[in-house]
Amino acid sequence: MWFNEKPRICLIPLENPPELIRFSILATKFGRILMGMVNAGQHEDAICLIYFVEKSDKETLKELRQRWPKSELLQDDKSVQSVADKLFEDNKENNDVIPIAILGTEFQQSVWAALIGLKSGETCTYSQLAERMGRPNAVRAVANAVAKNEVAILIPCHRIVSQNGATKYHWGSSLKQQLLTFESSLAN
DNA sequence: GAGACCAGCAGGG
DNA sequence: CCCTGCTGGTCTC
Repeated sequence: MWFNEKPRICLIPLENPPELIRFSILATKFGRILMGMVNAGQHEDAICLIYFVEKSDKETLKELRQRWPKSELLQDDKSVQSVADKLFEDNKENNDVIPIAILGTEFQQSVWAALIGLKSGETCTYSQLAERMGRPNAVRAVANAVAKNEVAILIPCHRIVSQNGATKYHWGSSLKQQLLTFESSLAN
């Protein structure tokens, strides 16, 4: 349901790194992902990270520990899988709220919020995103913040293309292309 | 507070 | 293609 035209994504700012992250590695149509959840406010299962597994599970878990050194990490296949099942099911009718917990400065949060405002399948350039935020000169800063996004797919940084046509993507340009192709195939 | 770092961009050769 | 200047938030001293 994440690809619905207007997914009801709710961004929950975190003040500090979470004490406990429950995580699991699971399969999706785009490959294996590592997904983590935290308790945030009234949401028990707020998604705080989605990484693609590029090399091995072991490498990805190492990344997880490096990125979140202050958080206790607990493997919890069952509850993570049940959240992921809803998220990735091919059901446009399901429009439940998707809570996402994020840790970042105000500026970064506003960039991520702007990304979520993009429609499924719609792309835009870094400068267009900066303009949309009312900060037309802060292009490089926007790019910086986009790169710090922890929640692949749900915070759709794959919908950003650079003006010169290059399709760089943290998780590889072929994955970016797959995501965009999938999204535009749903538009009809 | 200084200086380096960036998934940008436009312009010039 | 490569180089340059401009830009602004964040991180590390």
